[in-house]
Amino acid sequence: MNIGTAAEQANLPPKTIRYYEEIGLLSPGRAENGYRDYSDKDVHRLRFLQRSRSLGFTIDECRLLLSLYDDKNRASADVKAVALEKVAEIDRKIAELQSLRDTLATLAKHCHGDGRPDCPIIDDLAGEHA
Amino acid sequence: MNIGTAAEQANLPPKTIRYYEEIGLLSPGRAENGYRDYSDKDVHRLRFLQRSRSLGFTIDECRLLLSLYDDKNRASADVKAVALEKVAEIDRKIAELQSLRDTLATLAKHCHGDGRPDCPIIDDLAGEHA
DNA sequence: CTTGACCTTCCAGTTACTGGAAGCCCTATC
DNA sequence: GATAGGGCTTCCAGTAACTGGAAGGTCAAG
Repeated sequence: MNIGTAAEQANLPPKTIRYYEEIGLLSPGRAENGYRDYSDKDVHRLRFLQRSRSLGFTIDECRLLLSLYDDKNRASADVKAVALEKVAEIDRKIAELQSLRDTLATLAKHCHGDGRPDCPIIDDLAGEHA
Repeated sequence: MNIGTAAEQANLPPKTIRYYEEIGLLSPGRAENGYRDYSDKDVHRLRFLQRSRSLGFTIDECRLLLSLYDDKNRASADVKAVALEKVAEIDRKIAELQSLRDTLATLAKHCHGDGRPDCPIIDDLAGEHA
C-alpha cells in the first residue's frame, strides 16, 4: 500500500513516516514506480511507533522497544524495566512542573493586576528582592 | 566587565549569553580590544532572563516580559496575564503527563516482569488488543 | 489532454542552546 | 623575548523530532 494509506492506518503524517525510515526504524519495499510499498507488518510497526511516541518515549527508547518487540524471546522483565524507568522520569518531570507552577502562581497572586506599573512579578524576575 | 564575569554573576554560561545577544535580547558595549563589555544593567537583564527561563518561559515570552520590564509605565495587569497564561499552560502539561504516567504505570503493573517473553506492554504498544 | 491528488527527493527551519575549531589578547613566568 | 595558560573572538555544526516547501514524476478521472 502507498504511504498515504499507511499514514492513515497508523495515524501518522507521511512526512513522519519517511523520517522514521530515514533514521532506520523501518524499511518498506518499493513498487515499480518508485513509490514506497507498505505491508501490514510495516503498518503494525508504524502503529507501534505511534503509540510509543504518544506515550512519551523518545525515538531512541522506541528503537529499544522495537528491538524488544522484534525479539520474540526477550524477557518481559526487560520491557517492564524500560516502562518503569519512564514512569519515574515522568514523575520527576511532573514534580518539576508542579514547583514551577507554584512559584508562578504565588507571584501572580501577589500581583494586584491593575493599571498601575508596579508589579511583584517583574520585581521578582528582576531580582529586586535580592 | 568581561563575559566570563557577567556569566558568573548572572549564572548563565557565556555561550548562552552570546546567543541571547545574537537573537537581540541585549546588546552590551565593546571594549577597545573587541571584547564584550557588560554593565551592571546588562547583568541585571541577564539575571532577569536566567530567572524567567528557569521558570519555564520560552525565549519569546521572555522577550515580551523584557519589554514589559523595560516599559516603566506598563500595567501590572499585563504582566499578571502573561504569568497566569503560563500557569494554565503548565497545568495542561501536568495533566497530560499525569495521564501518560497512569497509562504506563497500568501497563507495567499488568506485566508479570519475569523471564518469559510474553508481555502486556509490548502487546499494547503493538495494538494487539485492537 | 489536462487537472488534481499523490508520490518522490532535497533543502531549510523549528527551540534554545552546546561543542568545537581556529585564532586573537593578556598576563605571568622562565 | 619566548612561551604557556586562560579568556576572548567568530563561525560552523549538531542536538530532537519532526515540519514546510519547492521542483518534479505518476496516476486515475473526466
